[in-house]
Amino acid sequence: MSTAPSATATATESQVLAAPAAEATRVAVSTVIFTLRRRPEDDSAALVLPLVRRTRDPYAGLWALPGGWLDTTEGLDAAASRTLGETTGLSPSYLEQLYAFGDVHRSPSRVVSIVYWALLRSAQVDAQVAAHAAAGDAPENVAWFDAADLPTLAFDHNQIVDYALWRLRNKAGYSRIAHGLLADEFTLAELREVYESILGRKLDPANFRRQVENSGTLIPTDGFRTGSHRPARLYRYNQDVELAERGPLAAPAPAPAPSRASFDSRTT
Amino acid sequence: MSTAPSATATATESQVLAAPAAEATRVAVSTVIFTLRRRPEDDSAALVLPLVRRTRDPYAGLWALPGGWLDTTEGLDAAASRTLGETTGLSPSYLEQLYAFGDVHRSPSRVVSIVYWALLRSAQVDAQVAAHAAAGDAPENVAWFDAADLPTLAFDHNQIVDYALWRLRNKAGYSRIAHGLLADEFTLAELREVYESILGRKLDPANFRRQVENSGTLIPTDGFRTGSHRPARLYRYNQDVELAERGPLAAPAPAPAPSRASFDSRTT
DNA sequence: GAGGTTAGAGTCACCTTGACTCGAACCAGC
DNA sequence: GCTGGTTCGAGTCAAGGTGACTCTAACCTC
Repeated sequence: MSTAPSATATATESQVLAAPAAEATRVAVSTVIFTLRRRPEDDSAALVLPLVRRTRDPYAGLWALPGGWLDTTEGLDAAASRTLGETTGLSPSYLEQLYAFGDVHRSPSRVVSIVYWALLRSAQVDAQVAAHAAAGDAPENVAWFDAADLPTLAFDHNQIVDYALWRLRNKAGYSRIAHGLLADEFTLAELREVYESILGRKLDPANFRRQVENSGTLIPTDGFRTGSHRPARLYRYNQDVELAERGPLAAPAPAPAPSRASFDSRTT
Repeated sequence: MSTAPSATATATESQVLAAPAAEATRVAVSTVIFTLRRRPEDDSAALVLPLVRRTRDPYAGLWALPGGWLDTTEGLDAAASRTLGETTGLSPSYLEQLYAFGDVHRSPSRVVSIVYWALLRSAQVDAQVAAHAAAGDAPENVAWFDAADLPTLAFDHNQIVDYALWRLRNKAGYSRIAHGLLADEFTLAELREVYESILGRKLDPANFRRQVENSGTLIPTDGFRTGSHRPARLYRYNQDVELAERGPLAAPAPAPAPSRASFDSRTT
C-alpha cells in the first residue's frame, strides 16, 4: 500500500505519464504546513514541515510539498485540504492561500500551482499520525524536516517554502497566528516560545506579558500548569477578537469544508 | 481525506491519464488596476479603475475586470500585463499578484482566475489613451469607474475589487506604494493627497512631512513647484530603499517583461 | 502694499517599547 | 524542614514615535 499516497503526490505536477492534450495548462494545489517540534538536544522548539518523496519522474527521488491536482468539482481551499490529507493524513488548524506559481519552466509540463500555507498544533500531529498508524494506512514516503535546514526539493519548492516562512514571520508580528500552533489552553511561556521560534530571537518575558495582556486577545482561565517551580496561569484565546483585521475575503471567501480561515487574513 | 489510499491513488491516476477534455479547468488572468483622477466638482482625488463591457454570454452586457486566458507559453505576470494591454491599452507602473479565485460556481464553466492588482500614474493614463487614439486602435467597451461607486460586475468581480482596495489601503500603511500613482517628481502635498485618497481621511501636513522625511525614502531635488502661493519643493523617490521589506519572491520571482515588481511586496 | 494661502519648522503631551529590577511561588537537595 | 535555585508576574524608567497644535517664511492675487 505504501506507494498509494505517494502515487498521488507523485502525480502532482508531473503530467509525465502521457503529456496529454499536447499543451494543456493544468492546475495543482500544494501546501506548506508547519508545526512545532521539540529538538531533543537543546530542548528548543523548531518549525518542521512534512514533505513527500516523489516516486515518478519529474524530480523522482526528491522531496516535494504535499499536494495534488485540482479537481473540477472542488474549490481551491477544499483541494488544498483534500490533497494534504491524502498525501500526509494531516488536517490543519489554519489554512490560507499563499501564492500562485506559474512560471513556464517551473515544471517540464505546464503547471500552475496554487500554494497554501497551513499550521498544525503539535498535539494534533501525534494524534493524527497515531490514528493513521492504528488504521493501518499510515502514509509512506512522508518525512518531517526542519524548516531551517531543508534539502534540495523538487520543482521550485525551496523557494516556495522560503516565501511561506517569510509570510509566517511577517504575520506573526501583527496577528494571532501563533494560536494555530498551540493547544486550546497554554501558558504565556509557551506562547512566547512559539513566537521566539517563529521570529528566531528571544523575547523579554515581562514585556511579552505586558503586550499580550493589553492586546485583549487572551482570557485567563482558572487553571495552572504545575510541575516545575512556580505554577503558570493557563490562558485561552478570545474568539471574539479575530474578525478585526480581516479583509473582504473573510465571509464570502472560498472557504469550504475543512478549511478554517480564522484569525486575521491580512495576506501578507 | 481518503478512505483507502489505494482508491485515492487510482482516482488520481485515472484522472491524469484521462485528461478530461470535457470538464477541463481553465486558467484566466485578471487585473484590478487603479489610478487617481481629479473629481471636477470638488477638486478632490478619487481612485478609479477601468472595466471592460462583456460582449459574450456569461454576464454579457455587464462590466468586468480586464483580463483573458493564460497562454501556455507565458508566466502569470506576463499574462497579466499582456491581457491588460490587449483589453485596455494600458501598462501599469506597479503590478503584484493579488489572489487566486477558484470557487466552483464563480463561473458557468470551471475557471480559476489568477488576479493581479496594479497601479498607474495619472500622466501615463492620458499619454497611453492618447497614443491609442492617435493610432486608431482605441479600445472599445472600456470605461473608467470610481472605485468607491461601482455597478454590479460580472462574476465575483465586485468581491475581487473590494479585496484589491483593502490590500491597497493596507499596503499604503507600510510601503511606498503611492509612488505607483505619482510622477517621478512631486511635492509633499501631492504625495499626501495620494495617501489621503487611498486611506480616505485627512492627514496632518506637518506630521506627514516629519514621517516621510525621517523614513529616508525621499530625496529632495532642486526644483520647486510654483504657481500657487509659496513654492513647494519637489521630491523624488530614493530607489535604493525599496528592496528593504521584500520577501523571497523578490529576485527569482515570476517577473517577466513589462512587469515591475518594485517597492515592497509584503503581500497584504 | 495688504490680506490670504501654502510650505515647512518647531513644541508639547501621550503612548508604546525595550531594558531592567524585584518580590512571590514553587521545586529539589540536604 | 530549611535553603538555594528557578520561574511567574508585577513594577519602574528612559527613549522613541505619533497626534495635535503653533508659528514663521514665502508666495499669490487684488
